[in-house]
Amino acid sequence: MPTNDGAAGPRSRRERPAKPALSRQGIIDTALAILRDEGLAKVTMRRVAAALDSGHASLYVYVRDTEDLHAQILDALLGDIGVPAAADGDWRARMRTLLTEYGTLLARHPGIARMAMSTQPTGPHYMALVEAVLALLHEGGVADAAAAWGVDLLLLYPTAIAVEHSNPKADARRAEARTELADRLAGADARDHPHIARLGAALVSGTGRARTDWALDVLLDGILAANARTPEAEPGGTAAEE
Amino acid sequence: MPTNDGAAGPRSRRERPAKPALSRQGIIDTALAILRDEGLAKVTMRRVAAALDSGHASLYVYVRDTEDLHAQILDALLGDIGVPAAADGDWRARMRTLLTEYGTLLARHPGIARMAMSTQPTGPHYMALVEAVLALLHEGGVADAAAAWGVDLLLLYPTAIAVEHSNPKADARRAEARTELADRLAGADARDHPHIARLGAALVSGTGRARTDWALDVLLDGILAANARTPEAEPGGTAAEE
DNA sequence: ACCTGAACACCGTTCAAGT
DNA sequence: ACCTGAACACCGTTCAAGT
Repeated sequence: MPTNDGAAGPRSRRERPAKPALSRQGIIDTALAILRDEGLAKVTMRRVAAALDSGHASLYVYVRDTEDLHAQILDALLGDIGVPAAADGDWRARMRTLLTEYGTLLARHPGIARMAMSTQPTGPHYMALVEAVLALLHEGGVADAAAAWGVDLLLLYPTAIAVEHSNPKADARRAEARTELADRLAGADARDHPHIARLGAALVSGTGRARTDWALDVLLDGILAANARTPEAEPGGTAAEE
Repeated sequence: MPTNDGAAGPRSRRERPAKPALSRQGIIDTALAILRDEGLAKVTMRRVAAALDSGHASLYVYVRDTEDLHAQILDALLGDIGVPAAADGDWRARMRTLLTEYGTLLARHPGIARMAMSTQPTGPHYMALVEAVLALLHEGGVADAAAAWGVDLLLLYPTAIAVEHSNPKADARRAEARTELADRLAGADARDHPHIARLGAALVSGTGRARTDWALDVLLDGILAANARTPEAEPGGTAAEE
C-alpha cells in the first residue's frame, strides 16, 4: 500500500506526527469523542489517557479529578444549543423550544444529565442558556424577583427528566416497573390506595412529550402566579445558605 | 468477662450463634447500616458481603445487581416517612410538610437522591407516598387529570433538590462556583448577559428553604391553573411511550 | 439450592523517579 | 514543568466447583 503523507517536507526525525503534547482542550476533545461513542461511564481517566497514548497519571496536571473532567465535557456540549429567534413564535413557544433542546441534549448522552444535576455548571455556555431563559421570562412579563428564582426551576425540570431517561438499564427496568405498577393498581391494593386506584391508568398515560409540555405550562403559569403574589417583595434578602 | 448467653439451653455444637443464613432482608438491613455509616458509595456488593461474613458472589442469589440492591434500600428508607394528619394544617401546609420530609430524607443519605431519580421506585412505601400526595391534591380541589400528571412533578422537585445537595464534594465545589458566578456577574460580561447582570444577587438570594417553599407554591399554583385549563380533557389517551 | 474462591476486566488517586 | 510506571486500594460480574 502506498504511503500517503501529502507534500513531502524535509525529512524529519519523526516518521509520523509526533505524539501531540497534552493539553486541557485535547483532553476534553478526546473525552467528548469517547462520550459520543461509548457513554459517560467509559469516560475514565485511564481510558482518556489511553486514547491520548499517555499515562493516566499525566491527566492530573490538567484536570483536578474525574468529576472535573465530566464538568468540562458538559459545558462543551452546551455549546451546541441555539437560542430560538423571535420569529420562531411567542415567548412561551420559544421557551418550550429552548428547554426541549436543552433536555434533548442532556438525554442524548447517557450519564450527562445526572452529572448536570449534581454539578452546578458555571461555564460560558451555561451562562448563555441562563441569559436566554431570563430574556424570555422578561419578555413574558415575569418580574425580576420571580424570574430570578424561576430560572432554576425551569432548568431543573428538563434536567430531571433527562436523568430519568439517561440510564439505559433503568429505562429497560422501567418497563417492568410499569407492569408491576399496573398489577398493583389492579390488585387488592384498591382499599389501601383509593386515590391511586381511582386514577389508575391516568397516572401513566400520555407520551413523554405531552407530559413535558404540560409540565412546562404548569411551571410558567405557577411563576406568573408567583409574579402576581409577590410584586417585588421576597428577594433582596441575604444570600445565606443553610 | 462473663458469658452472657441467657438461659443455658442444651449445649449445642456451636459455641457462638451460627453465621446466619443469607436472606434478602438480611442483605438489605446490612446495606442500610453501611449506608448510614459510610454513604451509598460504600454500599458495594463486596462490602455488604464482607459485613455479612460471606462471599461477595453469594449475594447474586438474592439481589440482581448493585442497582437492584440500591433500589431495595430506597424503599426501606421511605418507610420512615409519616403522612401529616389533618390537624397539621390545610392541604397546602401538609403538602409542604410531606414533601419537605421526603426531600430531607433523600438528602440525609448522600447518593440516595441521585438513585431515586433514575430508578422509578415501585415499593410499597413509595406507593404510600404517591397515595398521600394524591389525597392532598384531591382535598385541594385538583381534578384527577391534573393530579395524575402533577404528582410526578411534585415528587420530582424535592428529589432534584436533594440530588443537588447530595454530593458532598460537589457541595464544596458549589461555593467556588458561587464565587465564580459572582465574579462573572460583576465582570465585563454585563454587555453579553444583560439580564443576568440586572438580576445580579437576586439569582443566588434566599435560603434553600425559602426557595423550596416558593417553588412548591409555584408548582401548586401551576397545577391549579392547569386544572382550570383542561377540565378533564388530556388524559385517557394511550399510555404510549416514545 | 445455596455458597464459595478464583478469575477477569476493570476503576481513581498518589507518588517517587525520570526527562 | 511535565510525564511516567508502579503501587495501592478498591470495584462488578461470571463461573466452575463444592456441599
